[in-house]
Amino acid sequence: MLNSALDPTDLEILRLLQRDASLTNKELSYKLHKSIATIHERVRRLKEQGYIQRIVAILDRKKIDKTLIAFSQVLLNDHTATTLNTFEKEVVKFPEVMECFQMTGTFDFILRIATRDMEEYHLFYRKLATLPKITSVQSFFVLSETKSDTAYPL
Amino acid sequence: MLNSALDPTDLEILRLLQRDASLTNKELSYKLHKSIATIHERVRRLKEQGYIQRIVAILDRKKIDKTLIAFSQVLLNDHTATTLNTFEKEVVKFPEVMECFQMTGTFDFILRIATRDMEEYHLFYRKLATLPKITSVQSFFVLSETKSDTAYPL
DNA sequence: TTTTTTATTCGAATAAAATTCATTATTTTC
DNA sequence: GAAAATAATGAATTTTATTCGAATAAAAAA
Repeated sequence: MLNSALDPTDLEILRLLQRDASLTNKELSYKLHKSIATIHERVRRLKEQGYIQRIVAILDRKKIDKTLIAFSQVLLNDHTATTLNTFEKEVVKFPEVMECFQMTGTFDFILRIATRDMEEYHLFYRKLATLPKITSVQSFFVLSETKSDTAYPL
Repeated sequence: MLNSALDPTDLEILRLLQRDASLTNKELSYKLHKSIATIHERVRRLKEQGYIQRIVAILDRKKIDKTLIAFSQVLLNDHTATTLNTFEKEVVKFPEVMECFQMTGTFDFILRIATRDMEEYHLFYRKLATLPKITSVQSFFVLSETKSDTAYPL
């Protein structure tokens, strides 16, 4: 592997580690029929080359009291660089904001918000609404989680 | 700790492992001023009690050719248990669907879709639209990612 | 409070895993 | 095809995880 270009072994490693990054090199070596040292070198390279960004613990949000998930659609007054940059710079500071995407279509940003309950969401909403140049914020709340996956199909 | 109820040590462990689960017990023990064995026991318990659901590798989606992220808002014909269950059962089978939430408000489900490009999204969209009892699918596309976090504030 | 029981922490010993390295095999380049 | 570069391997070493008994702290019972 000169540079980049993933072979079937790399892809299988990525598939497996996306599901369970606590697999040992030995376990991976069984599954992939390669030596432990080879697996070690492959994983090292996948990290070095940036395919694997990081290894994280996924928590049960209900156990840590993040019961309420909301999607907030934000519309801004205008789309000058200053307005967009200011909004982005400010919105990422809110700990309630898990994700923020600028979007095509009928609104400018979509935020995924995690709070304990509606009261806490309301407090967040009031903070958000006072940011400059905000035209509107529409909130939608998660009733139930059908699927929630961090692993991309490969 | 008889059962549940997280103390400051547990919370700090969860905070750190949400950011970087490749931290060793030794590194955690430095940061938290506890022995390695204590850290080991705490982490074991946090997993056993389900606070830590799993350890996963987060990939750089652009490097694995998932350039296009879409949010698809789905409206169903009706909300009988059968209609809802059938939709949920079918939609989770699509590999393009990273997340699916049932929502309050003007639509029934929001999906987060990861594809290589618009062509692949279009193919997905046509598959999705043929599921039974679907009234409408509205698609919004991510222009830029301002924040994307799996770690909850604790 | 005092005693008893239970849970937690700790350091040391052991087991397992990660990492390094010299060698061999394989692929690529010319 | 030969030389050079890249990748794979097993063994040795280093580091980490895991276990365990004793000490300590905390909680429950008397």
